[in-house]
Amino acid sequence: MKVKYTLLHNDKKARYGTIATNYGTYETPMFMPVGTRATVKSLSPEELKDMNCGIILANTYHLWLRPGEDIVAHCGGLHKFMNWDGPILTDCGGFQVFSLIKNKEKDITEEGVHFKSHIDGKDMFLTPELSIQIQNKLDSDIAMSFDECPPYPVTYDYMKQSVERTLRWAARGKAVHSNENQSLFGIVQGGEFEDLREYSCKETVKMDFDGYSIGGTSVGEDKPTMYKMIEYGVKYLPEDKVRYLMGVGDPIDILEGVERGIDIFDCVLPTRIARHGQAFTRTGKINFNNAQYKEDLGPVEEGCDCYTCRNYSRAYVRHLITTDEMLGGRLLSIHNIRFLVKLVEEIREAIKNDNFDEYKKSFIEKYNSKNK
RNA sequence: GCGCCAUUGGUGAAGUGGUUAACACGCUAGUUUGUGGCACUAGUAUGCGUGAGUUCGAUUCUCACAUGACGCC
Repeated sequence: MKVKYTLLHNDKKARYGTIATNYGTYETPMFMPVGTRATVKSLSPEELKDMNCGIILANTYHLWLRPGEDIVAHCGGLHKFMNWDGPILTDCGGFQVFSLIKNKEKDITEEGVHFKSHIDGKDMFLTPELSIQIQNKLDSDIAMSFDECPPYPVTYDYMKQSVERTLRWAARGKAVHSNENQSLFGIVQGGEFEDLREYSCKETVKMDFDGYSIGGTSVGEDKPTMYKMIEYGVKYLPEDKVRYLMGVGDPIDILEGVERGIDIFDCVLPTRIARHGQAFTRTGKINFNNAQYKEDLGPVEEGCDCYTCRNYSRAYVRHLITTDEMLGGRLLSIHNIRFLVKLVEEIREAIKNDNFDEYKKSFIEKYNSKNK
């Protein structure tokens, strides 16, 4: 089936709704953990379920290179392959490919993108059609259109022709998309330029995708600029389709996104900072490399319901992190993902109760209380 | 007892008669946003075993002493 979004309640622009998928119906706003190579690093599907995760992400570029989409198809598709019976969204690979190109004038062509494999340096060529075909074979529930994700800043003229090319790529991808059980999302680009965001948004919506995402954020711009990009991008999206902000965010960015009408988020932050020893808490991010936790008998976060906080002390987690033990990154990944999932659970309640503004304000106040 | 070599931060060590004693680990902080790579950035010895001497200037040269390794009696 194609995903179906239902708007149930809104508090100003903030939306509470549901998204129905092949693997059940989930409430939004929602946070999706990132499982690039068909695994949310260090965590099992059972653990993700325990944290009340909905959709998870996998990546077209990485799975194309290893093990290859045919192997995944041979193993029965992504769900069977990784033993995950929840919905999966595959990113198109654009973001990865654009970090691998050398020369944007030469390597990005109308046809597709030339780049070198990060594994063996082999010349690769990814096109909008190929990205969609790979995603069809991976058999994710939601595929993303192949887009260009320009860095920040680029000139207006560059962004304009990039937006137009991304629109042509979206149409080409849609034309070859053939998996009836898979939805296809369009991506709005346009950088910080209001008129280009508007143009990108309206033209993408004309193609009638199953959902829409805001791309091109968190690429080096400052926060106020990022929030503007979200506003410009969301403005012309239809009410009855889900809105996905790609690659964002930290707790505050999620709140800022929801306030502007975003429904789903994904971000590597909770798992990446976990592997580097850091944890989200209500009073800000804490770093377990810091000596102050050496003898701390308390949980990672007081009052947290996650597996880590129910069973382990800060002193133990710090020991695991400073000795580079695998379990340390695992325990903090569990906590950090649960933290963001809990955050969106609370956000949903706040929207339902029409007090999102108040919730956001008090959350941010507390979160920033320790950091300066 | 004699000979020989060594002694530099928390650790392993590089180095020079003359501005801020290399590097690595550790330690102390910070960074991370559709994960190419999982790491990156910054700080961390007012001092070179102790004492004396030579010198404009010694961690570097000389002497004595201490400590340690090795060899010989």
